[in-house]
Amino acid sequence: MNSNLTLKKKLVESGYSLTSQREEVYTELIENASAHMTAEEIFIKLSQRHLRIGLSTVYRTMSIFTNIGITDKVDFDDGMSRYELVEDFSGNSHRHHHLICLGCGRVEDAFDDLMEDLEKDVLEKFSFNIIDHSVKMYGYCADCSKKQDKN
Amino acid sequence: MNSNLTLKKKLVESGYSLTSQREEVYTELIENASAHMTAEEIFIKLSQRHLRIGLSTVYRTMSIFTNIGITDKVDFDDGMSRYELVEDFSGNSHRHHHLICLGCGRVEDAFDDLMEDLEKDVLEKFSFNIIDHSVKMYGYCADCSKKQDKN
DNA sequence: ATAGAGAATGAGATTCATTCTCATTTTACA
DNA sequence: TGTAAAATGAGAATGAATCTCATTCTCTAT
Repeated sequence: MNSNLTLKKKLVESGYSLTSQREEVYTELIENASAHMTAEEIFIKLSQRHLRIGLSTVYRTMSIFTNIGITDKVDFDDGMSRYELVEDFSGNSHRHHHLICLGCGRVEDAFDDLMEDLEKDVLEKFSFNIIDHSVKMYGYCADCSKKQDKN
Repeated sequence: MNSNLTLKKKLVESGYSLTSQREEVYTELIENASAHMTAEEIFIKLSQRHLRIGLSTVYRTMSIFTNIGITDKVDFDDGMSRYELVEDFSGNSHRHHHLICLGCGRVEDAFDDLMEDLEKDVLEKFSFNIIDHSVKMYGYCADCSKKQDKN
């Protein structure tokens, strides 16, 4: 399949090989693309499918994937690291912004259009050249906002 | 002193009392206002001053301070939580943005002026009401940018 | 295709930040 | 001032993530 060719290319050009375990983890990420899974969740899902993999290997794989730009490591302050696929890992893709609902805990992904202005501003005021950024917004999603209004 | 009156007020109105330990921690935060200290760093600094305090108490205190809005808990991806004083914890103060230098590791604090546009945008597109946000910018500070240019 | 070198795996041990427990001390208020 | 409730601190416990090392797999040169 096409996407696994891209995976292999990306791994090989960074000096890694495409093993069955790395392929399984990648497939799991694709099939749960909006899930922000933890290493342990990936491990459990693969085990349920009777795919033999060790938890250490999942952690190692996520570390490699993140280092070579296949995934982003994200943190929603619940004590575990989570991972999401980088949208288009051949080019310079934008990192997601996360809208974290304080009501129901759901996490929505949002893209950033206005960040460019902010980056220019930071460069001017601080002489700081931004390479990447992580933006988390805490608030109330549409559903929870409605529920709040009723009370 | 004036600021400790504010500390007491804030604690009492949330149902806590002002103990000597909480006062010591607060003083330490004031004196290292730009330091983004970990609980353990606070513990060590206080111990060096021969102020008797337990590490658990520091953790508990930071948890309370953060819950009632005296401090913000910040995370620079080094495996430890760090804390910074909220600028003006009687009013609605802006949270800091952090400029994290990938070269030297230094962390600068920046305020947000342009975030309001971004918040409006998120409200329109996602019906998501933002209460708070956390923004981390990774890049190169003025010094490290210069060094890079030379190479 | 095959051998051999180096990379990858996995089970379990280890680490380390943080939280919990509970006996003791301190604080607030009647 | 006495007492109930809150806070403290030493050490135990927790749990995510990393490390170890013997075994297995992958890739390349022949």
